Amino acid sequence: MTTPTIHDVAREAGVSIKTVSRVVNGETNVRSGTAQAVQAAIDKLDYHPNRAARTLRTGIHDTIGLVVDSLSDPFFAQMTEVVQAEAVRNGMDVVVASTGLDSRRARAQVDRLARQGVAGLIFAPVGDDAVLSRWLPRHVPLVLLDRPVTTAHHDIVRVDDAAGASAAVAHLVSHGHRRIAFVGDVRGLATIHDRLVAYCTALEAAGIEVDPYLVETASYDRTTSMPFTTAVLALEDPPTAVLAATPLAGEGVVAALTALGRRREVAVVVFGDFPLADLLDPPMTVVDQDPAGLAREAVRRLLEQVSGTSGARETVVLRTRLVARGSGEIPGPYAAEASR
Amino acid sequence: MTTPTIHDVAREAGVSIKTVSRVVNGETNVRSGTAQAVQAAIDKLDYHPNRAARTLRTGIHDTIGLVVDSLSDPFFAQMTEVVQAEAVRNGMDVVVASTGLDSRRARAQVDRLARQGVAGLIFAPVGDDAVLSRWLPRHVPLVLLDRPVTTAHHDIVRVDDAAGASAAVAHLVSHGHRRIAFVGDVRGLATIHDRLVAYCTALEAAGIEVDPYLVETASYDRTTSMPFTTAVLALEDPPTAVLAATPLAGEGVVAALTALGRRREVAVVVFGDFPLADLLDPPMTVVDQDPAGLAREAVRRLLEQVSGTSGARETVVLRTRLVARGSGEIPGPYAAEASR
DNA sequence: AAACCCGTTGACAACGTTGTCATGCGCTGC
DNA sequence: GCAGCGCATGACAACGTTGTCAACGGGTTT
Repeated sequence: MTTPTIHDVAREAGVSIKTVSRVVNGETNVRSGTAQAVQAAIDKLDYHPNRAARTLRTGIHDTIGLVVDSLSDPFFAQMTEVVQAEAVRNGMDVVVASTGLDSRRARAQVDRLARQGVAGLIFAPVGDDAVLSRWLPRHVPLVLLDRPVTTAHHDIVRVDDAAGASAAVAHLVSHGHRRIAFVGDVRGLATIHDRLVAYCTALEAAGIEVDPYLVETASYDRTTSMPFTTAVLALEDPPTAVLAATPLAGEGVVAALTALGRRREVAVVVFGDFPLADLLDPPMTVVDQDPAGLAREAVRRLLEQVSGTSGARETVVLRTRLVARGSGEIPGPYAAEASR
Repeated sequence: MTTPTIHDVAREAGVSIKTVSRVVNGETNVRSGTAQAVQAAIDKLDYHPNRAARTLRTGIHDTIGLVVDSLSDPFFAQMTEVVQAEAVRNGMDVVVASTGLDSRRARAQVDRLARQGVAGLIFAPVGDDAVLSRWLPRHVPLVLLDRPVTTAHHDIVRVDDAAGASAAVAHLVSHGHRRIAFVGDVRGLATIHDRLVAYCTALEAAGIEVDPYLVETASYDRTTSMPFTTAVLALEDPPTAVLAATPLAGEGVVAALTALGRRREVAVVVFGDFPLADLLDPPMTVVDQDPAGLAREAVRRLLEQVSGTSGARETVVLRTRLVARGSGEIPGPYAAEASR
């Protein structure tokens, strides 16, 4: 009735609990005869070691904590899926938490998980770098996901935001655009800031001056990116292309273009792939961030830390991939020149 | 250096460990003076009880297991988000697992979590009812999410699939449609089957005969629903509207209509809301399943089971909500009659 | 034949916590 | 003034596991 313990197995097999323990943990110094008898008892009783007892005794945990912005964000949802799959492959479980991009909530969740006993944490950091690095736990393995914290020395797994944004700008320029708007929210996250800087650099590299009127740095979602897009398109010398720093910001761009009936006139590239991107009209050209790759690398690094294999801290930077689907290939006024 | 235990607190406060335990657990029979002293020691040392030890001693777990199809599915992702939030509100954590709609994987994950010690499980069941009811754990609190298992007697939290599908059909009929196609995958999940049955019933209630040529029951995603839609629209007497049983099936419908350039001619209603539904052209009319409500109810029922408050098993059926956005309001050939 | 060694096995303590029970103290009521 | 009672507190065992160390037995070496 009650779940069997190591004692029950020992009694059943006629050996001591220690011997059962040895068999369960695959220690070699057990005679194969006894090992078989023990295994038979284990199977018969359907015995499974008690995790709490084992954790208490050994201090070893088999749970990974994952703290992300929101599970409703497909980017993080997909990473969560992959982190979970990778964890299970390594005999671990994943407990999730979300921050809603609130740095205080983030801290509460990270502290809670770190305290409650996890083998390690994967965390998409939120908030001021200096503050973050002060409270980030140091006694528990930690991998920072997607966003770097410059002042901390932890493992970091992220994508090359600058290269991705550069590629997007270059792509638009190569299709004949020189008036390219930028829409995003630079205030909070360093990654978005990086994308903006790369946008500027790439423009200048193409011999195009950055026009501050075309840059919106406070658009988190469509509630602001939509009016901005509408307004900027009404300028005397409007942009012919837009780079959206995130899918959320991109929504507003698309919504504005839809409302103006200009979806097929203005080129759009969105940083970050999203579901149904290919069913929009035109299908959206995006910079894919490879969330699955990020998740895999994060788990790999974390398990290396946990097992002590890892030497120094490491920063893994994955490459982005520009996925041309249509919206980014709408030709601009200098298309003829550019294609030469 | 090492994390403080109850012994450290006891020494610091000059009391026995039992008294510290009493304070920590909020027992009343402690003189307020000693309680304060203990609390001071706790604060000073930043003591937090060891979960593993507590679980070992009491057998009480503070983790909820959540097993869903996939976290990449926005429906489940949103439910996961809400389950997690509700769990934290009640001092619990959530460990996630996904099945990929594979019943063996589902069983493995559920068994694993049930065995490893969770306070309870929330599970979106997959597979044959009879088989499921045979292995579903009975010694651990369990709430079935989104899909019923008729042969089991567990708590169930789901939406009224039949009513939702009926409403969708009635909506289309009221906009002048009589040739309405159905696209979905009935083979696996009972919910989809319910939607099909309700589709048939609703048509007959409107005096419309069900045309088997308009019904596709093996389309899980766009790889089959797209060709079906293309084919069915090429019939002599084609449908003027489509009911997609899921967002995934709906993708193929939209893709097909896009390819044919007939997005604004054929009415579409999708069972289940999805991100960007309102940015498609036309915006998609959907039957919203209230994932947040489902998640909240599931956690509520589970916690009732855990605390023993719950009496009999209960089935909670939430109402769906038809969200008219455009695609479902494209008028059909009998629009004039219908609007009278 | 005695000494030794190695491989197998078991007794026991310990991890940090809470339940059980006993102890001690100050009161109340006779 | 003494039995008795209630309340605060503590000593100790137990939850199920693994690390430490000792014991045992059979074979090899001297």
